[in-house]
Amino acid sequence: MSDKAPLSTDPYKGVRDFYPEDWARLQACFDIVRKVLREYGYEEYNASPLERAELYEAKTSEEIVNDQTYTFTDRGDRRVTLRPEMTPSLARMVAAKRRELVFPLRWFSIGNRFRYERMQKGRLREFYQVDVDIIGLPGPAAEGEAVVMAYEILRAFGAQDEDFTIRVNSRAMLNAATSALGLDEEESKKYLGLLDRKNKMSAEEFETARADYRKDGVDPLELIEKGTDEAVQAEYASLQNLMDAFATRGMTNVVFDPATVRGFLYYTGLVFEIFDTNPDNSRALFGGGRYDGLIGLFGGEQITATGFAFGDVTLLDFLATHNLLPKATPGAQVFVGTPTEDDIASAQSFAEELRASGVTVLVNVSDKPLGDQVKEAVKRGIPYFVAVGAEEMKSTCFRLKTLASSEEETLPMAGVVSRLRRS
RNA sequence: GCGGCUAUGGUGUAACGGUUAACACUACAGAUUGUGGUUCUGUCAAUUCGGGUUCGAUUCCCGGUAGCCGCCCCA
Repeated sequence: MSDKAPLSTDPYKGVRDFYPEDWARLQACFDIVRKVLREYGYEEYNASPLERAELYEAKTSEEIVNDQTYTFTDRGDRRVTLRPEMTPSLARMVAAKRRELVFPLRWFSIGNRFRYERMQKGRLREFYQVDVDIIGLPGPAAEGEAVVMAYEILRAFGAQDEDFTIRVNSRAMLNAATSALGLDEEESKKYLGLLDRKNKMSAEEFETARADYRKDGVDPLELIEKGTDEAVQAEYASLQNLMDAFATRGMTNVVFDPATVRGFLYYTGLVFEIFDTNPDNSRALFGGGRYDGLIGLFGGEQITATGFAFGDVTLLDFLATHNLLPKATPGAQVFVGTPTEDDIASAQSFAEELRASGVTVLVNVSDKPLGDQVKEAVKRGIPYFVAVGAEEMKSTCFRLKTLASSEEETLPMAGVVSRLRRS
């Protein structure tokens, strides 16, 4: 050890390093997400993680901006925030080109987000998130599609309906109920907060707390259940129609949950969250809903929007719990060994031929014995091994070894290519 | 922001307040010369940091730092 303490190898607090294996796994997950979304006509967009701080101050509560963002002043005295979420950037981009974009927009984005907050399970200061939005499509069509997309993404990973639950609720319905009872804005907000905590309280605690909001003997939830108010009933019927459509579509895991309210900020219609049915994984996997008021903040006419998002940490937890992690190999598909150093040239040209067919290849460059080369391939996690030397070049037949199973196949060049392409 | 728990090689663990900090795995080097994961040998490598109590601290106390778990919050 030297006199000076060596530099720490730890990453900055709350962020992660992605070694090739980790990154390959994450990218494999995103590949699945991209494939599903593109099949439905969604287009990928991106923006810088740096945004003007005012972008968030316009929309979000002050506490969140002050306490939970990375905000600093740049050399030009501009206040800059590392994006804590994508939606304001999206709203900004859409508002900027509202005259030329073709609505409805189906857009998604995958990238990192930053939140300066206390870490705990499933929550880090930098995480990756997928945001999916439908812009400019009013009514239940967009709300239904958002839920379906979330569902299809999880299904694409191989999840079954019993692995997760989609909890839906309607902010429009709740709002109708609170205003029917004459609750003022402050009371309504508190009531939603109470609903949000409902699942964390005992039944008695909830009963006691809700009593404060009863008018004429009913609180908003009870008003919804009674079905006596026309405006509330209209929203209830709309939510019920959506749920019927999900059922018709064969989705068996959608439930109405009055405790799903998604914060108190900008949601205006349907809200939904997806939870793992495994109780060990208690955080929401996906969350979203309709937020019609946001894009209008940039001036001009209002544009309706519905969207959802999910983070990499909770998704990976879910996939690991249900043994659904996609297989990912960070390195090459095949290791080409050389019996002697003289064979390296022919091994290289063999490799070039494979690469021309889209196979990823690593060629031995050491003079170590073939046995050690096989060892190296295994350690690198490369699934296939093939030795190329004078013998193979003469016969044009190659012994392709599957390292996991020790099976060997003797194949001509074309056979090697088609074998590796399938893998 | 508040509270609880934890901190030993790269990883996982061990060590009545006592002398050379133990074990396993990994990594690296070698022993089997065109085909590995077996075996064997060797090597590298740790008490989070700063104070205090003590003849003596990995062990006890205080503080910092970091991590884990709750609460708050969750855009």
